[in-house]
Formats: sequence, structure tokens, C-alpha cells
Amino acid sequence: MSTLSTKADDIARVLEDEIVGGAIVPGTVLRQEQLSERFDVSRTPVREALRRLAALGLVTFEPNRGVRVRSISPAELREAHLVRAELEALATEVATPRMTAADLVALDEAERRFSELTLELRDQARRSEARDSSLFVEWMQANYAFHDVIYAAAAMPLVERLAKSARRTFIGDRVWSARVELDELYAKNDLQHRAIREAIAAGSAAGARLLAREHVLSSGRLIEMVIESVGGGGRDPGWGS
Amino acid sequence: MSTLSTKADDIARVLEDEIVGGAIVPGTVLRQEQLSERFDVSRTPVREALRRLAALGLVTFEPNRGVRVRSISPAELREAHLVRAELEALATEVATPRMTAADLVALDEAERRFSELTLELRDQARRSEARDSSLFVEWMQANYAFHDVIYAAAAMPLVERLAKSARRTFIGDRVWSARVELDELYAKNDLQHRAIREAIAAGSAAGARLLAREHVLSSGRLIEMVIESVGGGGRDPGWGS
DNA sequence: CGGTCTCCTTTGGGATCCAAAATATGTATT
DNA sequence: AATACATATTTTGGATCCCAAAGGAGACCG
Repeated sequence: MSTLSTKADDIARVLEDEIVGGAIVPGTVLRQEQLSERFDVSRTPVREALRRLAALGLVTFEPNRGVRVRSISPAELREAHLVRAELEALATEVATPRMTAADLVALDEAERRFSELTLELRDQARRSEARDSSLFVEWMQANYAFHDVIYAAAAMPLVERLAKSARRTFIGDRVWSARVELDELYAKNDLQHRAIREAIAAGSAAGARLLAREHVLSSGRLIEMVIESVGGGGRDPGWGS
Repeated sequence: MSTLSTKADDIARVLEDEIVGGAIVPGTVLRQEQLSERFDVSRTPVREALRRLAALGLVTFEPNRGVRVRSISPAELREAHLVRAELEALATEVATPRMTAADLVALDEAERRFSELTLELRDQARRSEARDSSLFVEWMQANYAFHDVIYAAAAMPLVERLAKSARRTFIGDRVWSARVELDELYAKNDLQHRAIREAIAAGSAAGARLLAREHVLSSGRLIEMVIESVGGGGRDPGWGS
């Protein structure tokens, strides 16, 4: 039976998740030895895994110094959203004439779930309650789920890979503030999903395309505001441990 | 003084060039030992380099079997061009209001060189002479040079990286046929460059955007035809040597 | 001709070892 | 006290040797 995955692959995937999920803060220096200890392997597969992360742009090698988790600047975040907007526009356009009835149902379900969570989120914001970051994470995931239905219908693996890699330029939990000013933006997001859904159902590829583009751009602005309102986050921790 | 690069990095870069340049045909199996022999290093940095290529999608790891250079299907080629079209459209739109006088001059020079080579290429095609593949390669490079001026002005590193990675989904030399049917397509390419140039000079970001998009799409079709007319190329060499 | 059982090659990975590079630490000097 | 210098420590990049297991190539057999 084939092994189907190597340790280097496994380690890379775990670290990838932790980095994009925000469990490892940008700027952190990854020590080879402590990773090999943690995963109970030798340094060899660890280094291979780190090479992969480096090629993915999640991490940078500084020769003879180590590997550190990259932090994304506001400019990079903006650019990533511009890219994602174009790619999602393309995927949506292509997906529209390919959507089956089953796809539409899946889209509806994703939309409904997203709608629910949006309501909860607005509610929580209005009551100024304890900010439950897990709710925000769920909301983001529901958002992604909606878009994933479209990706699946488009059947464009390259676009999907690039767009997902561009959208993971995000910070994860702990970056969510329930400020009321953002309230209407959350709602807007939901309305945009519905508009996209209707354009697709109506078979308007061009319309869906434009809506998808605008949607990603505006949700990019939302995320920028959220991050800004929370403060850029961790600065350069230097080279210590 | 810092080393500035590791052996793994060097090896990865060399192999990358050879793969995208077509010196290593898709389907080839890369043996770790012969690579380590060739670069006069141990297997360790070789494997790290291969991991990087794998993350870049140039190569696939098949556990316990080896690493093989990926070959791109016609479908992938199409998709890559769709992606590149969107990204170049974006870059061109952003670049337009940022173009300085010096940038415009550089664009002109690139255009002139491209124009010359296009003439030579058509000439050669008409005379049905010995097909000089190096001329075709030069032509492609001049083409890229034109677009690179625009990328530089756009100052969008992510877009540039992705688009260049999408455009390198190409086969290199030896895939050029001087069929007369393609003659007008080469000319069309040149005219499109001029149109883009003029739109940028006129400050029309929206116009330049549309032109750039169409241009990439149509040059994608051209490349598809060239490849088709030559025959898909090497098929699966199996796992031998 | 299809199926099984060796033998060989290659991979994935571990263990050690070493030189060079960075960093940290301590000491001397002004 | 602040700076410059010398030394010690840590960590990386890499080599080398090693080994188990996977896959492929016959050889062998029904």
C-alpha cells in the first residue's frame, strides 16, 4: 500500500494551517530543532517542509539565521484582495452557465447559513456583548463555503488554488471587533451574496461576474477596516528564541 | 558577510529555469542521486530544492517513487491564459495612471523590438524557410519584455508573480512552426501591443484594461494553435530511468 | 498467458558530524 | 559609562552513512 504522504508533507500542512489560521503569529522565528522535537521527527523532513512553506510565501528563509513567519503589510493585503476580486469574477462568470440545479441548492444552503450567522453577528455587535471570536471565525467559514460552491461549479483548479491562497492572507481569530459602525457592512455582505445568487440563477454570467468582483472588493475594504480598528498587530519580535 | 543564498535555492532556480524553458521535457523523472551528482552536492539540498519546485507546481512528488516534471494539459493551458488575462488586465489598469514619461519610452522600445521580430517571423513563415526556433524564442522574450514594463509600472508584486508563473506554463523552443495560416495572428499580436500602448499614453485605464485582456486571450489562442499544429508533444515516459 | 516470488533500485527518513555564520557574553579600553 | 574588541554559544547548511520499506523488473511456475 502506498504511503500517500510523507512526513514533510504532513508537517507542512499542519504548519500551513497554523500560520494562515493565526495560531502562529507573523514574525515568529521557527527553530528547526524545536519543530523536529514537536513532531517527533529529525530535522531533515522539517527542513523540507519549511522549504515548501517558503515557496508558498508563508515563510522566509534568511540564510544562516533561520526561518520566520512572514507578516503581511496593508499594501499586500490590498493587492491580495484586488487579485482575488478578479479571479472570483472570472470563476463566477465561468460557473454561471455550468451551475446545475443541485449546485443552486447548495448555494442556497450556504447562503442561508451565512445569513443566519450574519444576523447573530449583528445582534452581538448591537448588544456590545462579549465579543465571541469563534462566531466571527464561523462567519468567515460560512462566507468561504458560499464561494466554494461557485469554485466547484467553475471547475477551474488553478483559479481556485490561487484565489484560496490569496484569501488566506488573513489573520484568523482574535482580529474581530464588534464595533457598531461595521454593522451595516456585514449586512451589505449578505445582500451581495444574494445578488450574486440571483444573477447566477437568472443565468446572467456578465452580471454575476460584476457582482462577484464588487463583492470581493467591498469585503476587502471591510476586512481592512476591521484590522485597522484592532490595530495592525504584532511588530518585529527580533531574532530572540 | 552573509551567504545570501543556499545551495538548495541555487539548485531550485537552475531546475526551475530548465523546466520552464523546456530544457527538461515534461514527464521526466528526476532522480535525486543523479541531481546531487550533477550539482556536486549531497542529496539533502537536492531534496529541499525539489520540495520547493513541488510547491511551485512544477513537479510532483509521488511518495516512494520519485519526482516527475509535470506536463500541462490543454485544459490547464487554457485556464492559465484566462487567469493571466485577468491579472494582466488588472495590472494594466493600475499601471496606466502611474506610467511616467520614462516608462512610456521603455514601452516604446520594447514595442519596436517586438515589431521587428514579428516582421522577421512573418517573413520567415512566408518564405517557408528552415524554421529557426531561436527566432521564435526571441520573439516570445520580446513579447514578455513589453508586458514587463507594464508590470513594473503597476508595482504589484503579487500580480506580477502570479501572472509570470501563469505565463510560464509554456513549452519553450522546439514548439514553433512557420505555418502561413498563423501569419496574420502574429501581426495581430503586434497591432494589439500598439493599441495598448496608445491607450496607456492616452491615459485611458479602462480602455487599456480591456485591450490587455483581449490581447492575452487572443495570444493564448495563438499559442494553442501553434501547439496543436505541432502535436501535443511527449507523452508519458513511464517510470523508467 | 496470467500470477507469484525473488532481487535490485530508489526513496523517506534517522543519526552524527562539522564548518561557517549569527548572536550573546564578557572583558578591556578610552 | 560607553564603546570596542575578543571569546563562547547557538543554530544553521550541509555531508555522510545508515536503514527500512516501497515499487519495479525479471525469473519462475501453473
